[in-house]
Amino acid sequence: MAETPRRGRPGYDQETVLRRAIDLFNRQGYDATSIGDLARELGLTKSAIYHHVASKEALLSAALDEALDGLTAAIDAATRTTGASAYDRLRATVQESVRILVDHLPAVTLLLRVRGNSEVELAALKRRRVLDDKLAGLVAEAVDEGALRADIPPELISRLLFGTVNSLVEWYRAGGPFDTEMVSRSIASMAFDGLSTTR
Amino acid sequence: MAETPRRGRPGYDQETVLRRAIDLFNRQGYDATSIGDLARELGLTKSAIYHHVASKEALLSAALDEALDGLTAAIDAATRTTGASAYDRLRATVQESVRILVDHLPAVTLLLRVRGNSEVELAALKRRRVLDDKLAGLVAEAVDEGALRADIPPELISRLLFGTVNSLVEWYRAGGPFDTEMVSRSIASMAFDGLSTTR
DNA sequence: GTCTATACGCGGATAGAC
DNA sequence: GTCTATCCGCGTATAGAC
Repeated sequence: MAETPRRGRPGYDQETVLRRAIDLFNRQGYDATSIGDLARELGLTKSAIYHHVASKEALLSAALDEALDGLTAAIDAATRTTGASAYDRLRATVQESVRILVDHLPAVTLLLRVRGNSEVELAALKRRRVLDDKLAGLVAEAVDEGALRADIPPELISRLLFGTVNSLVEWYRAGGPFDTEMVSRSIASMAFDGLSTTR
Repeated sequence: MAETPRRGRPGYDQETVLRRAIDLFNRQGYDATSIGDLARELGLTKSAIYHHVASKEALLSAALDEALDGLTAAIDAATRTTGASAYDRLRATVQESVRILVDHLPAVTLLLRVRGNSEVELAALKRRRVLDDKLAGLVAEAVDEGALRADIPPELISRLLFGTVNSLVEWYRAGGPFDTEMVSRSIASMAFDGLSTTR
């Protein structure tokens, strides 16, 4: 009784419009992308878009929420695991972050490019900072534990570690030569164990 | 006989206009920054800007050239060192890249955010790809040499390594808690030796 | 749900006076 | 070298017909 293939003209559901919009925002940059560009991408006129979405900024807001919700869930899950050492929780968080980032690559890419040019962007940056602080706390714990080297300040370790993870959005593409597991293992392995064959 | 402090009103020299423009582009994003914004930043009117610079895009072009010239010089220098192992040259290249990146932080930041939305941007991306390829070649050499682990594909190593370096532009600020040497040493040390105290 | 037509402001850039 | 005034196209968004 459900799933009746909707009668009438095709039309786009909001989910599809959002996906296409995010892709376009990422290819050209959010500010450089006009509603007209999106309309062309969908084969519609500028005005017809407004039957699917309230505004260009609403699309951005939905995308940023998707990314932030995913990252928040991942970090909270990996962080809250009890019984494990801070080092193990940190390593798990790194790998889980990579998975989320890859799973929601377009949305996360958009998030990481936000500059704070509007209320929507400022709110996203604020949520992001909370996550960064949690991660920094976890790194500090691992250093205190003696599991991470103490000759690099914990704050710097945290920046480098998650800078490395985040830099994935600059080049990773689904369907490319590297699958998620390989990338998440390689990142953790480079960062924690190092690339050199000798030490 | 030289250096006569120019008579008349202050006026801005092109170098200053460029520096302020790059800063603004980085704070707000290039596309989100209007000539009017730049004018306000300089305390001028929109039209007065055009006495200092040909167009908004010319400012972008100058900035991208600055970044690319610096990076090209750094990579060529560190790459061409003969007599050293590929591993040593790679490690030197990483550290030298960090120095250039920090030295020309605003220009490099702009470069790394370019999406290819115009001829100027496409040309910059092309020059950048040449550099990326050189770096990838150096990494491949170091792997062949046996100095870098072979369980991660060289292409992936290269992406991760220079992704880490490039991610600096997202947070590094001159005058902050970490100086250039500390950051460049820490990055190389994390990437090559690893963060763990044990292995 | 999509169209054509249109409002309206801001974007980059120019002309010409001072 | 900077100003005021202005051009003109494109941006987001809306009105109203089909």
